[in-house]
Amino acid sequence: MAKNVKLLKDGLKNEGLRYTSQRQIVWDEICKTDDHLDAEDIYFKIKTSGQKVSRATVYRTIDVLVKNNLVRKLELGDGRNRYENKLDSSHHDHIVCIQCGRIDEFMDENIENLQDEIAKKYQFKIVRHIHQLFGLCRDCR
Amino acid sequence: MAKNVKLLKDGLKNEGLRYTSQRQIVWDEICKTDDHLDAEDIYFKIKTSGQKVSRATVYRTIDVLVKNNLVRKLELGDGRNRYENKLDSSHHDHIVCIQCGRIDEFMDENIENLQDEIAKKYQFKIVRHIHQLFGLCRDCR
DNA sequence: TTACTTTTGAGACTCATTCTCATTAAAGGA
DNA sequence: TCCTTTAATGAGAATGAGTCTCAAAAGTAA
Repeated sequence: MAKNVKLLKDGLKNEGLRYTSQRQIVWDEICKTDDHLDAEDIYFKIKTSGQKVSRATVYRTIDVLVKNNLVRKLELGDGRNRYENKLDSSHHDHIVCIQCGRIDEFMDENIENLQDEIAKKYQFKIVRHIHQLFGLCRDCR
Repeated sequence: MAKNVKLLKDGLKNEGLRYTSQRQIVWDEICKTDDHLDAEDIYFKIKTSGQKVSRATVYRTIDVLVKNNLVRKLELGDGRNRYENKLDSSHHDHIVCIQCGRIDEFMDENIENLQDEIAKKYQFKIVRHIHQLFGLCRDCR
């Protein structure tokens, strides 16, 4: 977990932000799992573990982590955002089961390249993209 | 505009729903433009034009239109959904300027095919997808 | 026209997220 | 270590898109 402390401290320093115990607690919680948690999940897990960080700080810290590229925000369009740590996962997109909520990750080099071509064609400078496939997984179809 | 009346009546009949003036007004408003309007835009345009449909009915009607495949819902992850009529546009995805809000439409057969392959690989039966590129358009970069 | 059922409108409500502001605590210098 | 400055935090209020409720209005079929 020392790795995570350094990652956070460096990220905060880069932005001229202070290192606080609350920020460490939130970042640790997000690092503990590869699940896709929402803010309330994170808040509640911290609370349950006996530590305390306010809901507002959980939200604020998540923003900081997302801006510093430590966390990826997932917008699935169901009214609540999910978050995943970017510790050792490379870029990927998501394929989501609309029945059971299962989320798998996929990555396709060809699609990435085609996206670049589209950006060129429309003269956009792309900064991020969302690519999500929704359907029924093998257990739900 | 007679075409739009028939489309709506047929769609409603298929679902066993009633044809009402409010539903026609909302549908007409969405057909008037190729812009990507949110529910409040639609509500306000109707109000400004001197007609009256309640906010609740605007939302309810949009749902009906989306379910009947007359309108496509666009989730850009900024907390409010946009809608576009599917009158004469075929399937496409969106490339969005994060500075000025400009929204262009793109379609790439190869990407569509690659998506199908991914679905097969993960054994998902896809029912819809979201593919959005966010960046700076030629006027904002 | 009646009888029945769906739809509508107004406003209350929900719920994720953001904001406010008084209090607390980093960080850097003396 | 002790100040001073300034950012961060907590508690709860506020926001805002969207949904729900229920009485009144309006389609629909006979």
